[in-house]
Amino acid sequence: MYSQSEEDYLKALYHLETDYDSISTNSIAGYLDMKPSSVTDMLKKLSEKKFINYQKYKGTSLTKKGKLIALSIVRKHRLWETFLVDKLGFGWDQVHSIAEELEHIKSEQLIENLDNFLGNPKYDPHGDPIPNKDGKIEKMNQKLLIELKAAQKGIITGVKKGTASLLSYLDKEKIKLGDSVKVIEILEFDGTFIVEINKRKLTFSEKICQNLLLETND
Amino acid sequence: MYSQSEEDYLKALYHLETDYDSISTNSIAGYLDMKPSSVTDMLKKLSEKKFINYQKYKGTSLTKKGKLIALSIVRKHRLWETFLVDKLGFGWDQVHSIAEELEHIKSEQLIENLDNFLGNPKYDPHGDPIPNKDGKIEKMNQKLLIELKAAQKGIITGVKKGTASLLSYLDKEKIKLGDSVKVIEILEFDGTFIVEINKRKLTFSEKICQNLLLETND
DNA sequence: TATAATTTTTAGGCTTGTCTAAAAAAATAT
DNA sequence: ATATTTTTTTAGACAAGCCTAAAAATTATA
Repeated sequence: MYSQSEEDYLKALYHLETDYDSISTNSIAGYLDMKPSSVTDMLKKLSEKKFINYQKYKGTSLTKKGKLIALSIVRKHRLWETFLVDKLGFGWDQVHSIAEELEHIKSEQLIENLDNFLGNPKYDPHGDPIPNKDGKIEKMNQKLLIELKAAQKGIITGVKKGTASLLSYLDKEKIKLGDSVKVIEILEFDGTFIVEINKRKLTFSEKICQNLLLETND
Repeated sequence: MYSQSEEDYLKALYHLETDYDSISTNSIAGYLDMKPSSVTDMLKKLSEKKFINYQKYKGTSLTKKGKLIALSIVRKHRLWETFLVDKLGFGWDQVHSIAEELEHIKSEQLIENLDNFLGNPKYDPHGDPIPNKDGKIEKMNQKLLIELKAAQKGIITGVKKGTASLLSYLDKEKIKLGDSVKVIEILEFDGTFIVEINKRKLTFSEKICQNLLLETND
């Protein structure tokens, strides 16, 4: 078994490896709100256990073993978030820190039963894919709306960090995470996007498009 | 906030105080599977925080503050057990150790929402009463069936430790926790009990009666 | 009631996971 | 190519929570 702390590091490493580019000692420390020296200590330990490839000053990457553990934590986190929103009536923005605790509960059986109870969901309330038992996870091509060309489409999965106010706007427009978006036209003179969501045509400013995250399948 | 370890000790103290007689350093150590010296360390700490009354060599008792914390842990434990059995399909004998982990999840809101989701249950799957938010818990008069006299009645709340096989027998007889039992007659020459459960008359040997726990209201 | 046995506490040590301060290595700039 | 800055690692400290071994207090026994 692995300590809660080890699990936190492995999950952080996974996110930094897949969602961000950088996986330096400093970026890990930033992500986990810790000092770089603490990170170095833990990297040594994880390396000894063969969860990561680590050579000092040279960088880090997850081994297959480490990645599987990380994915199992991500799975637990996302299933618990789904439970909290779908069954307990929490808002999708209230569940992260609770799931952060729940994800460390150890029983395998618990997670299998929870998965079934929830109807084997494929996505969590934020639109992120839930890895399966074997660590398989749908490849997401996370893109910003602004990167799409006319006629391309995607599924809304979130907004960029620090743009929570955008969400209330979307809410007002009755647009939810998981909604499908298709680009109809991009106006040349100011970059405004004309998109179709739920069979409605909408106009998005460039600024909105720069902050709206989509999952695409190309 | 209190550490997980502190919560474990307070809960142990609560159980030892209410369900058992003894609350000595040794009995706490036995209950928690720890060494007495470790217990002394923690008792000092809990005493400083005013969760217990403790004077060395003289004994221990929970303060009001400490008891409230203990009851909130018991509440969480029993609500989670109810969830695991009622919603996730676990057997009542499989849930203790999982609930032991879940009970330490911190969010108050989580527990309120869980309580509502479960329909505000009064008893957990073992028949133990669930304390309310304010730490109020139904006073149980836990008795063994063998202690009852003719015409008295109670509700089946469990079996004594180490008699799990009795449960499969009860199961076969379609008797569940929560069922009402009324003593019809006690045969004098061998102590056999004739009881009524679910409008059916049944015969229980003395041995069964020594191991069947009931909640009574006298 | 004096001695023996038991219980409880103390003293000191260990591990985990964090920290600060300083040293070493790598990256960047002149 | 050297100097400066930044990043990373090392060294040593500390708190929490456990342990063992020994001492002290209490309880039981002869």
